[in-house]
Amino acid sequence: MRAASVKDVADRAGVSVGTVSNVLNNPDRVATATRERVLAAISELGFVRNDAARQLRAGQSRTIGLVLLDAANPFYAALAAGAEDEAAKHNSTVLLASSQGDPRREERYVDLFEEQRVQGLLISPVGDPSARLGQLVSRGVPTVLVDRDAEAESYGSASVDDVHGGRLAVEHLVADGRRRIAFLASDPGLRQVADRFAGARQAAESAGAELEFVRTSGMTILGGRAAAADLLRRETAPDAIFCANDLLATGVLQALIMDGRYRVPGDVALVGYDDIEFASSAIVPLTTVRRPAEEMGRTAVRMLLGKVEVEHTVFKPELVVRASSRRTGDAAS
Amino acid sequence: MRAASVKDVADRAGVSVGTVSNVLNNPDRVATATRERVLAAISELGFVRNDAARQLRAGQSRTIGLVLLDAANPFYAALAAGAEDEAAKHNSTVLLASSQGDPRREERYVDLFEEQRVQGLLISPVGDPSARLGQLVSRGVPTVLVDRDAEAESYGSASVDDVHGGRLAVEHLVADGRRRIAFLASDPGLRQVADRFAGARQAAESAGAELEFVRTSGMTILGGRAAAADLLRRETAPDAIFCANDLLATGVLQALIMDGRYRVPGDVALVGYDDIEFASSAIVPLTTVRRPAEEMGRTAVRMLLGKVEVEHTVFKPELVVRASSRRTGDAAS
DNA sequence: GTGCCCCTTTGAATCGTTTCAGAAATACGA
DNA sequence: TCGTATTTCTGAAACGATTCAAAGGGGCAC
Repeated sequence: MRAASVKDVADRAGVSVGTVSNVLNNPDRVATATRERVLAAISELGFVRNDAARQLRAGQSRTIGLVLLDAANPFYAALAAGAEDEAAKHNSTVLLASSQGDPRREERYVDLFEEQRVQGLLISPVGDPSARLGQLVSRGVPTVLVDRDAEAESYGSASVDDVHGGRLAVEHLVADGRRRIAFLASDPGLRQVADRFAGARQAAESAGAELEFVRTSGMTILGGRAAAADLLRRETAPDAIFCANDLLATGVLQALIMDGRYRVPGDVALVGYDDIEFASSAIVPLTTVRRPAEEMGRTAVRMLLGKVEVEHTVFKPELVVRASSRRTGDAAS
Repeated sequence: MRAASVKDVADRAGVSVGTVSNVLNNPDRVATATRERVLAAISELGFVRNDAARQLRAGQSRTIGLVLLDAANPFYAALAAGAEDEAAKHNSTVLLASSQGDPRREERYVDLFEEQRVQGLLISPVGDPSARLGQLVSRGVPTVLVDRDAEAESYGSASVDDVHGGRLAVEHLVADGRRRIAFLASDPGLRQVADRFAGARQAAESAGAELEFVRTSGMTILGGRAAAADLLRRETAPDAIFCANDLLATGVLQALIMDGRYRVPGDVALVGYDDIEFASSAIVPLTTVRRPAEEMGRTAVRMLLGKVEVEHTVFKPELVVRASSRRTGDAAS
């Protein structure tokens, strides 16, 4: 049994397909009696508009594609929530896809969304905005990078000044007397990572502190835990660890506590990045660099829908000091 | 400038539209020389298949809709990751939508997915599986409830035995000598909540312990924090708090620590539910009831795609004891 | 009764892809 | 050289909603 179509509804209600379509899209152009007859037929037949056909005719959908690096990272989850909320205000819908940091998966989703002729694409790209994204734009798909600055590129962007963020974190650490700082992140090639590291380096250099890049296997709790375990096997541990996001910092904290030899923040200070909701409730509440996730999502959608003129929005990050970096603070095991 | 269509490609390559379609879908039916000519035309014109047209013709998409209560809850995020992964194996794609616990938003997404003629729908419904979902099924949309038992209903389900989970948690608490237990959750009408509470009650009654249902404003960290703050204003605080999920427990922990009068687990034991990745790294590592989130996502997709015969899969939860409920454990402020 | 206007309704054309019956071209054996 | 298989290609039909020019019909003024 095939799904009911406008034709079926039209037959049942004794009207033409055009009228059915009008009931659906321009109800006030249809006489009340007719409209009711059509609506009755619709509910009797369980008619559901076929979006494919509608889109085919319309040429565009009311859907915004959002491709995230990692939907499981609360930072991105919050960003997505902001985007959904803003889109709903403009009668659009956000469909979420998580690339899990896998470029092939990312490409699959980008392809899918382009084939679906989405209203626009929001994306936090895995690597450097690929040629693929350039194509998108040149074919007229409005594209906004989130959590990534696009500079002079052809797409819009909603990002954070990560150089500044990195600087804030390390300035705070050196002000507290820390001198051997480890910077943890997965891939120095990632733009976000590179920027945060650059800022960190500026601050470290002007204070004459050491700064070492320590590579993790991923930007996750597990990645942080593993990298920290390695780090602690060395003869001398750093006296501060700055992680490129809060998930890493959470993992580092777990490793430090399991190891048991170093107190946080007594022996090792720890600073994260993002200020996800869990940061304040970690074993040792995390000092971190806050980024306005929801607001970024909202802004990106507004830019996409052309509700806003700016091409690039850059938010200022903000240092949130908590126990994990306060020398005078209450230590933990 | 209109986007290129198969027709344009066909003209450019000097073949018919049927041949272009074959290059796209049955490449081996086309002579090599021809195929290459067509591929060249495709890339010259920047042709992108129009999914709407394709679907219209095919009648169905290769997309699975997943509607979650709250994409920001790591439990659901993990479930989604499992679902995506499994779907990818079967050459399908998962599109995520977060209802944020709002029934209207949920309905919008369900409508959208039905109009898109998705391959199937996975959903953790806000309220009771509404008539709306019944319609879906009766119209032939494969539907699987996740994180929710469907019993004799007409859809499949991948769920957890939450009565058992509730029992495990409270049995553990009373075995430790706790007698005044508060159960925190948002809405007793939610099935998951009701089941966990029922299990908790069984365990409490057979041990002669008090069990009180305390209502929170939402199943989030903030909800937990607020409810706990209220609770602590009473003359006598409970000696154990069992939260319907780990987010609530995280919030409760924050409130307890900010309040400062009670030690965890010394004065108050705390048990969560889900075992999200953050549970083990909370200020006081959380005792919790583990549910196999990823596995549930995977299983649900398999059921949806008919790769598996069972109608209902019920997973067994598992108690994970950590510091937040160990009397002998290391206390925190 | 006629003409005019306005409100409703009609139905063919259109969007871009896939499918499929059959045509065309090529290969091969006798 | 012919007949038959086999491979390759063609192009019209179909999917289902929307659009829009045109037709239908009612009301009203003269």
